[in-house]
Amino acid sequence: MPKQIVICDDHLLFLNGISELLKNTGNNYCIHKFSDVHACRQHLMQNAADVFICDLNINHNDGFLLLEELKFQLKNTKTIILTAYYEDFLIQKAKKLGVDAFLKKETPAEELIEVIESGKSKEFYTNKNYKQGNSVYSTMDNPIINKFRISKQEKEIIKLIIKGLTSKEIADVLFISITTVTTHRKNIHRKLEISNSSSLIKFAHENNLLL
Amino acid sequence: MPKQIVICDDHLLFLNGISELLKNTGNNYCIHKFSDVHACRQHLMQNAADVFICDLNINHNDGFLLLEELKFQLKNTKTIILTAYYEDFLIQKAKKLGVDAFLKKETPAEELIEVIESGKSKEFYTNKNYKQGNSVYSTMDNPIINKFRISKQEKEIIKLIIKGLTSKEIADVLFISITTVTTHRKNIHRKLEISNSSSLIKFAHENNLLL
DNA sequence: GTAAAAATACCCTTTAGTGGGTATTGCGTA
DNA sequence: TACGCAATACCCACTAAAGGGTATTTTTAC
Repeated sequence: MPKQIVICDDHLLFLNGISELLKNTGNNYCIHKFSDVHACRQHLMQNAADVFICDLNINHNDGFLLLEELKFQLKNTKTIILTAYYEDFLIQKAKKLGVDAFLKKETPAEELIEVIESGKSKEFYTNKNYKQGNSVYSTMDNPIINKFRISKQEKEIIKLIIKGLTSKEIADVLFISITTVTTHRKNIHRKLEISNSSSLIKFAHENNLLL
Repeated sequence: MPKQIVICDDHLLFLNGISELLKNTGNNYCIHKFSDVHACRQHLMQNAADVFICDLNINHNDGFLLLEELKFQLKNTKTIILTAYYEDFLIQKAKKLGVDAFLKKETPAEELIEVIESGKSKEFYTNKNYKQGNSVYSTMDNPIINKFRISKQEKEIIKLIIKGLTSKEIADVLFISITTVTTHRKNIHRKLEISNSSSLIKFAHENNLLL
């Protein structure tokens, strides 16, 4: 019986690339491609999958939401997040959510296939060169952060604001209350001496706060 | 008559990805795939192509060499470099060589298709979020503006929003009513299919709309 | 161990932005 | 000249954000 593999990514170049790659491995795969999160949800609710490969930013939405609402349907599915956003807090969040693997999009093909073939296990997997805590840029080494005393969580919220998320959406992504997000926004404004999110985004761009 | 598209890339994930992507656009494309630079040269010397999509590092060789030696054969061909090496000096070199477009491999599918469909022109094109001192393409030829039909005044308002001005402040600067500003914002949102100014700023940054 | 800082979360009011309309004027152009 | 479009401007209702508090728990640092 072919291994049922579901891929969801609105980046078509990648969606097709991964799909073609897997087809040419010689393994017996039945691949279901989705660039639309709703169609993907429909499919997964009605069909069992062995492997689910998922981007985080599908249709400007959050892949985490999809993974969470399909938690029951995916309990026997190897879930793999494949994303360009290789951030510490996202990896931790994925781990908490019970995702099986978190891979960045630059992952070599062999590594991806290895992860797929390894099957469902208790171990959480992420890329070999992932260094916890001290990533490429240590958040606290950023001179801007030191100057304005922007905390880690505040920086995460700034990033999400810049991505176009509302306070409600940020609250959902970070699993915190909307009132907490509001508090953080308030504190950010006070620290940076600004009064709207457009100025915030301007500030972040000018100070390379997006790393 | 189908558009003759030649793709040369030794990275099979991408070669197949692009190929599948283009097949599924609904456009009438005849796609010729090459992972070998010699076979590709042979093909292009004997067959006219409408579009030639080329990596820079094919078989440890230089894609520029191929483009140069086939300059005569490609004089009516839209040549597109699609590469992971998105470096300033490479872009400038491509421009000088008469290449039509320089795209990085993370280019969204729509942008790639847009470039393919736009046909041979005098304008050199590179990715939307390519930031450099001197503008790569003139404002009114910006395919994004044309695609989304953003008017002159709308663009002006986008710029002011990005500077952090409120609708009231924008109204004062442009000597128009605040309700007019509101109307423009509304129309911008509709055209770009977004629903808040953070997304607008994100869009503008990604599409070099600030020139 | 304790103090500071960060993260959480709520109260409140006010202001700004969003989105559905409609409508007029003027300017190119087919 | 009639059409479309851009630019102007208003109505309405609703939602989101801003900014003033206070307060708890958790984490980090000394």
